[in-house]
Amino acid sequence: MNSGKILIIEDDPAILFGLRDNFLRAGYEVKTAVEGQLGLELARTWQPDLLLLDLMLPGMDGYQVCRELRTAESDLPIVMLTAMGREEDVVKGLNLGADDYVTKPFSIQELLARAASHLRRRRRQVPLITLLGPCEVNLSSRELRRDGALVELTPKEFGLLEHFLRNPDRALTRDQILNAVWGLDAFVTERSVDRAVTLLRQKIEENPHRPRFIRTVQKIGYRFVVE
Amino acid sequence: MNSGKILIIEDDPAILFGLRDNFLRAGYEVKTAVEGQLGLELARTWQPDLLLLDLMLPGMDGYQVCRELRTAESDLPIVMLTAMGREEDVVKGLNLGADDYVTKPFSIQELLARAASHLRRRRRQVPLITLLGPCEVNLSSRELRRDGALVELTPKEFGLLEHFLRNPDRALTRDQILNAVWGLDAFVTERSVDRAVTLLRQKIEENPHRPRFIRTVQKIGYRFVVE
DNA sequence: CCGGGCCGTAACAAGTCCGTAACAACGGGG
DNA sequence: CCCCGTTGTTACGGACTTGTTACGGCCCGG
Repeated sequence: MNSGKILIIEDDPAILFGLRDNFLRAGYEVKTAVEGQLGLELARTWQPDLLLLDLMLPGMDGYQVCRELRTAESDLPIVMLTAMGREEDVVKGLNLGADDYVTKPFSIQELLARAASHLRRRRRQVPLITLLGPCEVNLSSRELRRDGALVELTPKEFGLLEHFLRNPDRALTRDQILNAVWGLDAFVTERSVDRAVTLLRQKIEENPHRPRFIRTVQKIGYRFVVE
Repeated sequence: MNSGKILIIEDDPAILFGLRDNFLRAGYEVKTAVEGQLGLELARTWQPDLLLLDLMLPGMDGYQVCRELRTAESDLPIVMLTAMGREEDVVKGLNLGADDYVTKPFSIQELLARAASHLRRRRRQVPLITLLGPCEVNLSSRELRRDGALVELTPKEFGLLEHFLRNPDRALTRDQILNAVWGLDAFVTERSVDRAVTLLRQKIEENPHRPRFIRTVQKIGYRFVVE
């Protein structure tokens, strides 16, 4: 069974529902939007793993959504849904940072295959076992070993560490971290992130006072460096 | 050969024809207007890629044209043509949303270069990694490297650098910089911009006394040039 | 050659942000 | 029902950042 969060932005209800049903049946989480502005909002807050994006939308069109996401430095894979014979649109979209496209009418099987491929490629970027100085993080068993010895991490601590591992070398705002690790509907202070970071540093840093992996980015948030 | 649509609004026929001929020869499409109202009309209907705008016009003057375009959310690049020694006019125009200016009498070569630069800028988006002489700026990780070594930037310094990178080759007033980097509700002196610029120059310029990237524009503000 | 505006910059002052400790709230399991 | 682990909030101190003021240099015009 597959897993992953798929966001679909498409204004034609027939296509939208068809896609949603098929992806749900294939084991994905799905959210949908019928116009660009709301879709963009969802892409930012829900942090999906893949975006299926119709180019022709009322209001903010697909190109703009694409551009906004890429200027916001999102690396979310984007698959465009385009009408046949609009190759110049495809070129434009790819130049704006989209990853792939399918032309309508498309085979749902093919689209599922493409989606799985993008998700796989993305997941492979994060190795299941990562070495951090004296520590070894295993994402599949959710274990942390330090000099070979098991160190207990709380769920929040491990979630935070995982998010850092998936987003290395990026300055992450507290808000982004909250949305990704705590979830959208978490009504907590941004200071909670600081606290969690302090706790995590105690366990993975050799000198929590002078952190090597979790660096503070003043006024922004934190940056995870593997170096 | 260049391409693009240039609209020129200028009431002095000598200057107008000179500009038109030069831009036509350089490969642009050109339309002209000798007063504001008609010019504005053309800007809306013809949708040019660049506007050369004289500030002193009969009837609706250049400021009004500027304001009208910007309140209509147009992002048309505007280069003002101004008389020498009227720097306060320039500041006013830039604050109203103009992108750049040249003072009469101006070198046609310089104006052509500026025009090309503005047309180019419209198309490309800001890369996540930018090279500045010996420095490398990474907007994603918010890091600055100089000859490969990390250089620490304070939040304000990095914010300023980012704004410069996003607005290269433009004369920026202190007011614009304050609004963009400090925020609209910042109650600080314009001299704070100078101080921040000095600090930033120390870190990115090879010779802060003779800056290469952050140029001072007397009585106006600063201009960021990429070689 | 003098004077005035403008900007670079040093020194000081004030303000802001973050690490961390202490405490409170919450919830699951025995 | 209580205990304990986890997580969130608040408070405080210290370090760093940033704004202001002041002074001096430079360029220009008279």
